[in-house]
Amino acid sequence: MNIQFKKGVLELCVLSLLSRRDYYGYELVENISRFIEISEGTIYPLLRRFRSDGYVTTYLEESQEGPPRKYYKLSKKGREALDELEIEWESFVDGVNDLLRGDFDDKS
Amino acid sequence: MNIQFKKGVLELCVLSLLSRRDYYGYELVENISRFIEISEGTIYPLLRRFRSDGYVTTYLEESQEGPPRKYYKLSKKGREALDELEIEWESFVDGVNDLLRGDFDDKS
DNA sequence: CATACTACCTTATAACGCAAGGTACTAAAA
DNA sequence: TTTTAGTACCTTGCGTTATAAGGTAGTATG
Repeated sequence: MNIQFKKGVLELCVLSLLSRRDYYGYELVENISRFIEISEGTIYPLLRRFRSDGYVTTYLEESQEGPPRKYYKLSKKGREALDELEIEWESFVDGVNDLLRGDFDDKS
Repeated sequence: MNIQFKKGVLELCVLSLLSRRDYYGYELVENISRFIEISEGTIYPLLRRFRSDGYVTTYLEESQEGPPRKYYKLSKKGREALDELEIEWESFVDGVNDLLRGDFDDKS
């Protein structure tokens, strides 16, 4: 997979998942990996960024199967960022697809 | 527009345009700008990269309206890169859209 | 001759994903 | 009981790419 495609899109993916329920980091990696390749080294810095930007709050919960899990909960600000990103993503994809299909009058 | 979205996609856009006819750099900026924001500082380094990777060949042509134009012509290797990038782009967008729609069994 | 447009180019900077590493807990296998 | 595997957290350094901001020249117009 083209690494570059992911730039900026992973933000959108993470925010979208968090809009449905709280997730812990490792779980986000597992779920997103079903659709696009992602590594842990990517997700943890991203989540830290989200927290310092006020997009998420966190809380710890113990686990039966390993170390405690740090859950991430979407804030109102994060919700707003998600809404905007979704719109941007859609119009971006539309623009690229129009261009790829050659949907334009070429003045050549 | 989210700058990050563009990473890697501009390559695809440029190769796609060049698959239809030869373009000069300035012209590529004008055409792509109709769909997604792009600046000259982006396109020229990218075109140089394409040339050193053997994706394009170039030739000069004089112009009535300004300095000579450097045209870019897609090579066979560039064509192959385009084909692959198109496939990757499509499956990437599908993956992201599936994730955004929540098209998956969440084992929560 | 000054401005605007065309058309080429370079340099320095910022953002982001990832490989590669590390820590530590639980549970099962050897 | 030691080792291995799986879960779960984390950091550092690196490479790639887009851009802003600048520069050089050519043509044409006022």
